[in-house]
This record gives sequence, C-alpha cells and structure tokens, in this order.
Amino acid sequence: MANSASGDSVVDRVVRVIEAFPEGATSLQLTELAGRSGLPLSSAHRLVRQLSEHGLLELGVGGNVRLGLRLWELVNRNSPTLALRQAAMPFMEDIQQVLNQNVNLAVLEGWEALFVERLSRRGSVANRARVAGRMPVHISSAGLALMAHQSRELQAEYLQQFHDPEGKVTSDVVRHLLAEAAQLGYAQLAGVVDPDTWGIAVPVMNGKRRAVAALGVVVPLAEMRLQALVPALQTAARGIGRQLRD
Amino acid sequence: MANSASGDSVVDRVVRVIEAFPEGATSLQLTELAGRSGLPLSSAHRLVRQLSEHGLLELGVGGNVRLGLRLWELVNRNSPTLALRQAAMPFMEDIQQVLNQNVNLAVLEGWEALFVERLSRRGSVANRARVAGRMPVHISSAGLALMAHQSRELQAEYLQQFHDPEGKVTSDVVRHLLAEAAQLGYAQLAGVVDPDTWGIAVPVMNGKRRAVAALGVVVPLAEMRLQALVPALQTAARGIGRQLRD
DNA sequence: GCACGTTCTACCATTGAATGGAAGGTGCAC
DNA sequence: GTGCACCTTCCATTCAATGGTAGAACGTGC
Repeated sequence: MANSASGDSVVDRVVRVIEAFPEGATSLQLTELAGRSGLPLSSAHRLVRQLSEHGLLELGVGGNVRLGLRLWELVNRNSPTLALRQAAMPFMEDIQQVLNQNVNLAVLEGWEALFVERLSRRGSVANRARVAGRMPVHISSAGLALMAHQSRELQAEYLQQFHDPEGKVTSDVVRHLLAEAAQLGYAQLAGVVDPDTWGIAVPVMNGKRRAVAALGVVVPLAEMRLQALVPALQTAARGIGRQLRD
Repeated sequence: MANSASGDSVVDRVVRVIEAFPEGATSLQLTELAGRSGLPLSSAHRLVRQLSEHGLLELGVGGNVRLGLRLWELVNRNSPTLALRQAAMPFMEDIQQVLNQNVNLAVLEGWEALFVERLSRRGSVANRARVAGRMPVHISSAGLALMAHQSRELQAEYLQQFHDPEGKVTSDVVRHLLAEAAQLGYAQLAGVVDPDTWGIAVPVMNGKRRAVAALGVVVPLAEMRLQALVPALQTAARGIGRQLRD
C-alpha cells in the first residue's frame, strides 16, 4: 500500500481509465470501469472524480461515467485529423456523387487502418457510426494500400511480427497482397468484412511522396467495376495529396 | 521544491497540458506549451513524454507536440455527442436541402453554446471547421434557444453572473431576449457574428422535456423569411427529439 | 569557423501527493 | 426486513512526482 502498488504512474492510470471504455460504449458503471482498467475501486473513483472536475469525464448520479463534452471539444477543435479530413472531404463527396458508393478515408495507426472519415452510400453523410473504427492491415483494402507504400523497413517489421489469430492467413499471403498493391497502385480485397462486398483503396501521397492516408470505397460485388472505380479513386487521391501540400 | 510546488495534482497538470493548445492549433513547441500551461519546462517535458508513450499526445522531432491520433480515436469512438449527432443528422440534411442554408447543432456547456455539428450551405458538408467551436449564450441564437428553456434556477444563476466584457449588453437585455425566445419558441439574433446575417435557432427537447440541444440556421439578411424558416426548424427539432427517446 | 542564444533532454535528492484497504452510506430486490 | 451490490469517504503510509541544474543539440549571425 503505497504510491502505486502496481508500479504505474498517474498518467498510466489516467490513460487506462480513458481506454477502459469499450468501443461504442458511451457510459460505464464505476465498478465496471474499475474492473476494466484494473484499478482498485477507490483509486478509480478518485481519478474519475478528479477528471470530472475538469470535464474530461462526466460522473453522473449512481456512478455513471462517460467521456466529457469538454474532452470532446478539446480534441475536436485541435483535431490531429482535421487538416486531412478537410483536404479530403470535397473529393470524397465527388466520389460519393459520381460512384454512389460508400467512401472512406483511413490512416495507418500501428498495424491497423484507422478510419478517420466516411460518407455512406445513400443520402450523403447520415451514417457516421464507424468513424474512428479500426481494421487490421491485412483484412482491409485501406490498410493494404497504406502498408504497401511504407518504407521497406516498416513493411519488413510488419511482416515479421504478423500473426493471424485465426491462423487462416500466412505472412507470405500478406507479402503477396502488399506486392500486388504496390505494383498496381491500388489494393483490393473481396468479401472479407461482408461476403458480398469488395473493398478497393488507393494511397494518398503527401508532398514528400509518403502515403499518409488511403482513400477507399466499399461496393457490392455485383457493382464491381474496377475500370470505373480505380481511375476515379486515383484522381481524387491525387487531388487530396495536392491539397495537403498547401 | 516538492510534489507540486503550485499545489495541483497530476491530473490537473495533464488537463492543463491538453487545454494549452489554442483553438485550431494542431501543434505546439514544447517551450511554448510549458509557458501556456504554466508548468516548469522539465515537468512539461516529462508529462508530454509520458502522454506520448500512450499516444494521447505525439512528440515529434525538435519538441513539436500535437494531440495524438490515439486520443482522437478514443474520444470519437465513444463520443459523448454521437447519439445526438446521429439522431440529428438526417434532419439537418433535410433542412439543408430544403432551405439551402448553413445548419448547426449546439449544446449548452457552461454559459456557452458548444457547436457539435454543422452542415454548410453549398455542396453538403465541406466546411467542418467550426465544429467544436463555442459562442457565449447571449450572442448566439443557439445559446439563447438553449438557455431560454433551462430551469428557472439555472437561468437566474446565469443572469446573476452575466457580464459582458465589452459592456455593451446588460443583464436586463439578455433577460428580455430569453423571455422572448421562451415565449416565441425560437430565438433570433441579427448581425452579431456577421453584420449581414441572421441566426435563428429552436430548442430540441428530449423525452423529459428538457432542452438538450439547439438546432439553428444562419441566413443572409436578404433571405430572411421567418415564416418559412421557423416551421421547418421546429418540425426538424421535434423529429430529432423523437429519435432521442428511442 | 566560432561564439552565442535557444530549445530540447537527462539527472537525481527531496518530500508531500497519491494510494487503497476499511468502514460507512445508499438504494434496490426479494 | 434483510441482504446485496454499489458508491463514497477517510486517513496513515510511502514512493512516485517534482523541478532546479547541467549538458546536448541545433540554428544563426558575425
């Protein structure tokens, strides 16, 4: 019983509390939060109360905890993705209008594609649900498009550590997919997320010729027409890249 | 020289660091960050490094600090505003289509309206810049619409503490504006932000008859037609409120 | 090329803020 | 009424946090 029996700093604990929220859960019971974050109840309680006083969390009646509006505000007004999203939005809308398909924009975070923006197929932007979602590199066209244009070192490191928990995909298969994506200039993947859809994505290059994002669409298998999709995506991706330079 | 000479906890400092970013600034020099957050350089440096290790911040070469993608992800995947924005989006799009005006959605945060979503006038959603922006209650139609439907106690407290830094607006003027907004069911404000525009906003009521948000439009003075705008806004606001109940 | 200013990074003795078990509330269910 | 599950508060113990200092790494002007 002392300063941190478990040997982690206060910052570690703050992070653990924020990360304890499962994807999509807006609120959590205090006891559950303590359990998920691995903190003693009293410590969790103290931390949550402190964070609540600053608005980073909100502690409601009966120990109901949720992320605070203040935190949302701080993150979104200085969003690290804002410049990218603003540069990409007009082009994403163009794609959406021309192809009438789901359009998405992703960046590489660790060994996963992190989706930072999305326009859904019907009637513009209603569906914003899966923004801030993740997909492993090897089962998303966006992830493949991104990884295929990273440095040799990073790709080697990625392939070296690669392991499919389900054991279906080998490192060699992924290597092949990446090589193909690099050669073709786009990545495609059929029926992984949903058996009836294809994903196609192209890299967005910034001024330094680095792939900083991937622009992709998800189309029903029946409407799959590479000849139409790829040029549109590539044109849009180049446009986004040009915007990023200014 | 001990644990916190300035008498604030680690949590306080973490918050100060995150809040130190001025609106719209995505990155900051370490020294400037230390200055803005009022922390000794070495303390700021240590905190930033710790937060960076968890991805809440990103510490680039040469002390360049920005908010981390991981933080953006955590906040946006468990966004406290998500339910509201999802409920409101279809209706906001309707308004945008029918009226062809800038539409925005705000909630009350302290004595200010916090804008959580916005659709700009031309070509759908390109302009996302001012999302997460704030406006004082008394100079925003959304703020007035929200405050006009809060409890008597809260309104009294607001008016009691009210003080216009520029000294142009008195508490009595605001009281009048609120009374008017409450009676009419909508708030209007001319030429405050931009001399050539009007703002009009209506409250969004949740199942418990509490005003949880405000739906508003900003229109050029020349196109101001209350008869057309208010019913459309009110209809949409009722629709949003109904969605929130489910 | 050298000296200077600025900014980032690392070190480490001091000490008070953080810790968490225990006890006391509170509310709900049976 | 009794039990249970959860939230909240308290407080003696102690080690993690602190920040002055020093040094490294850059850039810049002379």
